[in-house]
Amino acid sequence: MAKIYDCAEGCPVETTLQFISGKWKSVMLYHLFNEHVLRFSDFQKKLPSVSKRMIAKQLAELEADQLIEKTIYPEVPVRTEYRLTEFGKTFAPVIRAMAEWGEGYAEVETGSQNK
Amino acid sequence: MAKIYDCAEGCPVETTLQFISGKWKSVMLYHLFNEHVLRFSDFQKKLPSVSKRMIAKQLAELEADQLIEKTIYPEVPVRTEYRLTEFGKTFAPVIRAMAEWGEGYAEVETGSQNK
DNA sequence: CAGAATCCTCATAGATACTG
DNA sequence: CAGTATCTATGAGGATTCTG
Repeated sequence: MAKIYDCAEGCPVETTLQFISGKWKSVMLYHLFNEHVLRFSDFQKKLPSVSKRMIAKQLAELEADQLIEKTIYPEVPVRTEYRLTEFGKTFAPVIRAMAEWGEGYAEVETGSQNK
Repeated sequence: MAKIYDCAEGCPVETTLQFISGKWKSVMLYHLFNEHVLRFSDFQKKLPSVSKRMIAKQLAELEADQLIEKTIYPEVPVRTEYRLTEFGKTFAPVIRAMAEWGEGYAEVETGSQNK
């Protein structure tokens, strides 16, 4: 896999980051935890500010790392579906914690200075 | 703050990432959750593969985002201490979830192919 | 529709040297 | 000790084009 982090002296957080540190990976995983099945075009809609190229790259990495799997339906035009693998589902607590923090922040910051 | 993510349609995960997505931020936070107080040189020891410049930058961002605060002791030579703010501590569940995932992975992968 | 391939640009991160 | 300044290179990532 990617191997960005050195895991100096066994920092467990670095191990986790090896899998989800891609700029958009955790966001994509989050959407997959919510919707269960997403097509390539769905990701484009969910992440309008992200280029096609980036989405494809992140999906490919997630697939290579076995967090997600894709199914190709050889129709015309082609249709593909992405879903979490069992391994990918083990990240649920991590993504949930991130989502919950964000929800809490949104509550507090309602209509405030940020952004 | 940084404002890397667009938060297209209120994805809470993106909100969280605004704060901890820096390449080494979550690792640094993890160490601070463990040790409570760290000096600049401590971070260098914890992250031997990361350049001084990077550590300084990430610390500065975390400080700007109010996740950590630094105390300068104007001795000779100077000494500084970093610790989590109350706001920074609210990330505990996120960092903990990441750490726990990494610990679980290490158990399963003991002496295996990875790395 | 779902990508891969190409090109090009700007930001990130390393190395090194300097400072209070 | 704890940084900042500068200089450079690597590569991330956008725009565009092409294909099954």
